[in-house]
Amino acid sequence: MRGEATILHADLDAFYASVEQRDDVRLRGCPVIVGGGVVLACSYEAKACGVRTAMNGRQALALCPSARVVPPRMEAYSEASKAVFAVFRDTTPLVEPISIDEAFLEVGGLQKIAGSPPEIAETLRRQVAADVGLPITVGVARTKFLAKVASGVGKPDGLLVVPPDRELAFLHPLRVERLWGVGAVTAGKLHALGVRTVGEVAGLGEAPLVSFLGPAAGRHLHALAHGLDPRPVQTGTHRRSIGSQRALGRRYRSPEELDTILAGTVDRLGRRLRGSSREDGRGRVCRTVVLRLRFGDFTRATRSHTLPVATAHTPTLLGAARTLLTTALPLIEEKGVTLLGLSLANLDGDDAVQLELPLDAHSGPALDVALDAVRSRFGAASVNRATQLGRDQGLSVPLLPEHE
DNA sequence: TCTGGGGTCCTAGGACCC
DNA sequence: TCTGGGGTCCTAGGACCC
Repeated sequence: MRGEATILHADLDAFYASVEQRDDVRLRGCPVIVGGGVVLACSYEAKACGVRTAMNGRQALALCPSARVVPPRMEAYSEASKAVFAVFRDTTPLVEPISIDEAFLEVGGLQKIAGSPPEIAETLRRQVAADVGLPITVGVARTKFLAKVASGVGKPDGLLVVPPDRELAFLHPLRVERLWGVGAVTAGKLHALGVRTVGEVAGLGEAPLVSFLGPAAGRHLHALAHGLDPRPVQTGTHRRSIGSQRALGRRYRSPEELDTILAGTVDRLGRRLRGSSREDGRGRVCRTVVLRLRFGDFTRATRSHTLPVATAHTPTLLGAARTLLTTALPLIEEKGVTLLGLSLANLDGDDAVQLELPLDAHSGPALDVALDAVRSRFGAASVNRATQLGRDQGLSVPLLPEHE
């Protein structure tokens, strides 16, 4: 009556570290740490010593002195990810990527062709092992949330099915930290209420959760704790922002040096933006530029600016980024900056605007001058000539984003 | 132990308009 | 002159995820 378990959550185990162990036989069976200053990923042998992702490198080595530390090879991981996703898409067209190493797959309706969802999941695991040589864990359940929890519990190299009639029995004994959206802060708040398991969250009722955690988080958690999660597997979701950041260390950076770093960042992001495309083939554009800073005292700040029109024009983006940096300079002087990042957000927001230009439609050269001014002001590479006369002799001018 | 780099979503307050 | 609600947009910060 609650539907069948047809959603798979497929999650590669210790992804970066597994790629390293696959590519170098000497690392197999050894504790492996990927990354230097900070642990980007660690093998299960290292996890057994207490090493965790995002842990400081020195601390990790203190816990696990025999660990082999290797530098990250992002291209190898990207390559492996593509191969794994090819297996996913070979299994079903309904694939929702979550990150470089995990995805949801909807496999309902494939019964006659490919077997039951647990059979499909086992085939998928074998196929990834055979094609790519990596261990992967798959959770199978009726909802995305339960499938994700199942893969987490089933790790490593496992398959865990949650039958619809066993959902709450599976879910309620788990610790609250297993709930998607419960991190350190929320877990702390729940612990303060004496709540440690998912079952206790379910027993709390929605109203107290909403008052402690806010409306969105409260309702979300209440639903998850009762096994309710109506979100379907979605394909074709687009990134809503792109960003890049650089850790600068603690030494002093002059405004000129920061400007150089900023310009390099804008240039890279502009290229990425123009290199990506929407489903209709048009280039992507952004409207909001966000400057991210971290200071010597580990506090953070963001400064953002929303452009009047979306663009992918590097000089326009750089101009906005420079203005933001200038406004933040007093804070930087005071505290010292240790990280500088930039995000381009509001992707594919309104990318065309209608401007009313008080011109005589027949004033040819004057119109061109005005359109040039509009073009340079907004950084729009393509300005459509007026399409129709508006009232009061205003001209309607749609501005289109830059196309490469 | 002084902490990476890439993202998502939510909240709250202020400006502004009707 | 004072008073109001509702809606949208923008900015800044925070929590969380991998």
